This record gives sequence, structure tokens and C-alpha cells, in this order.
Amino acid sequence: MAATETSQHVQRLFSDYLERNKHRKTPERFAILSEIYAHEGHFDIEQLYGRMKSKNYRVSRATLYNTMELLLDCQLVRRHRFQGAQAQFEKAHAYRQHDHAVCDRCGKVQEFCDPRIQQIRNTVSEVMDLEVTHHALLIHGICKDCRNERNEQ
Amino acid sequence: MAATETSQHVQRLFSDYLERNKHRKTPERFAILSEIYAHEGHFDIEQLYGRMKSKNYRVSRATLYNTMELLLDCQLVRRHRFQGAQAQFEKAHAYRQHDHAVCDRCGKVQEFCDPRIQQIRNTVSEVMDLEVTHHALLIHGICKDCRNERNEQ
DNA sequence: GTTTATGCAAAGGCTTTGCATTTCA
DNA sequence: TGAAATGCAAAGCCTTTGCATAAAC
Repeated sequence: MAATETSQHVQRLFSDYLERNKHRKTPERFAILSEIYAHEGHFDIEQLYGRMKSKNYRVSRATLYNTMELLLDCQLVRRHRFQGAQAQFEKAHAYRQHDHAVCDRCGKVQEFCDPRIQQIRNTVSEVMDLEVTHHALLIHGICKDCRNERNEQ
Repeated sequence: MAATETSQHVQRLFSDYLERNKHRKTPERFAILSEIYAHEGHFDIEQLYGRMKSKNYRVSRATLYNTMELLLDCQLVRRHRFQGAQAQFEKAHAYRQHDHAVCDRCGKVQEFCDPRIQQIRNTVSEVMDLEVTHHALLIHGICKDCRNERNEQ
């Protein structure tokens, strides 16, 4: 699927979501979604704010936070807290399910997929009678580079 | 293993850790560890502070935060960020590996074990050349009670 | 015309930091 | 005795809130 196609598609999904939930379709909301889907990888609110500012979008941090709540609710965005207090986000649609491995020394985050996680989800859902919406698996460790550095010192 | 035995054991582990890393063995540090191991379940700094205050331990929040870093480093405690900014902790030793399922509506946290997660860890470790120290799997969903409430409204 | 959303700045909550004092080694 | 840890309060950072203004419906 081409980038523009995906972008149009999520705009549509967001539009439908707003309509369903009687929220207003403001230009800011669509501009934010568009900016998010124009980039790959993780970002925090400050980075998103900076990117929009630099393109001369007039948007406030408050609106960014508010809009992220909506985008989380309709599953177009996912939120992580890898380390520290500040939340990291990433787009969630048309981006295959994946999890994260983080190096606790340098903070580097890598992605991986493993089908077994789906089986675990199914089991947990059954056993606990939980209507599972999503999950986050974070594997912590020390990456190769950091191990080498440690040994050199 | 009896509770006191475990407690003595972790005190020993902590003591060794402090020695190895040339940290001082202060009474505060051992009192904090002891208080943590005297309880089950998750807790945050404020709760720990309250519990120690109520027992007339004289300890500051700063020392609690500092000591948690040490306990995290030597793996006697684990830190989670289930939701919101504030960190939740739980003791990690002699407490079998488990993961968490959280209801996004009421915030209830349940624990579960699944051996398949270990297989995933092994795979990730191999493929990414990561020296895995620990992991955290969080399964999000809506619990039975909350689903029922939603339907009644 | 109402009601909702925005933007700004102020307030809030959790965590970290600075510094004088105390304590461990 | 000298270096490290403690306690307190202040500062920091991320996030939320309050309120006047603007915009959607």
C-alpha cells in the first residue's frame, strides 16, 4: 500500500471515528494525524510539536495531548513508556504487530515479531475472560555494542 | 521457603551487591528492602513512604528513589509503568516470573505465567545478540466486570 | 446560536537535584 | 578523616487543567 493511500485511509478511519463519537472534525486533528503518518518510528509529544512548529502549523501542546487520546482510543496510534516518565508513540495502522527489545544501557530500541505472542494472548483472554485489545512486550537487555564497551573499560 | 528465610536471603544478596559495587551498607537501605519484602503485590514510592513513616522509620523520599535504583540494578525489585506517569514496583526475588494483564477501564492488574514467553526471549536474544536481563509483557483489555457494566448502561 | 475545541499559561504530580549535615569505612 | 549517603526543600520535566477566544455544527 502506498504511503499516500495509507494516509488517506487513516484519515477516513479517523473521520468515521470522530463522527461516530460526536467529536468535531477540526483541521488540527487531521493535521496531527497526517504529520504522524508522514514519519516512521517512535516519537514523543515534544518531537511532534517541534515538527509541526517547523512546518508552521499553529498547534498547541494541549491539543496534541488531547488528540493523542482520541487517536489512542481509535487505535490509530499506540503509546509506550520504554523508560523514564515521558511517553513514546508510534502509528498503529497498517503497520504489522511487533514488539520491542530495548538496551538498558544505551536505550536503543529494536523491533521484532513473534507469532507465539498471539497464542499467549489467546490463552490469557480465555483463562481470565479478558477482551484483549492489545499488548506490549518489552525485552530488556544489554546490546552487543554496550557489552563490548563494558569489556574495553 | 519461609518468609523470614527469604528476607534474610535477600538481605544477604543486597549486602553482597553493595560490597561488590563499593556502596555503603546504611541502615536505611536495609530497612527499605526489608519493608518491601514484608508485603505482597505492587506498590509505588508514595505507598512505601507512607508505610515506613507509619512505622516511625525516618526515611526521605529521596533515599527511597535512590535505593530503588540500587535494588533495580541488582534485580531484587522490578519496576513497571502500567499506566500514567507514576512507577509501580514489586519485589523480584523468589517470586516466580510472571506477567501482567491489565483492564484499561478499571485499571485492575492480574498476573499470569506462560512458558512460551521464555522461548520468545531465547529467540530474541539469539537473533538480536542481546544479553537479555528481563522482560515485561502487558496484555491490555476490558475485564468481564467492565464489559457487563458497559452493557447495562 | 450553541456547544465543543483550541491556545496559552498556570497548576499538578512524580521524580531528580543541590546542599548542608550526618554517617560509614 | 575523607568520601559517600541522608534529608529537606527547591527545581525540573512531562502532563493536565482553567479559562478566554475561536471555530464547528
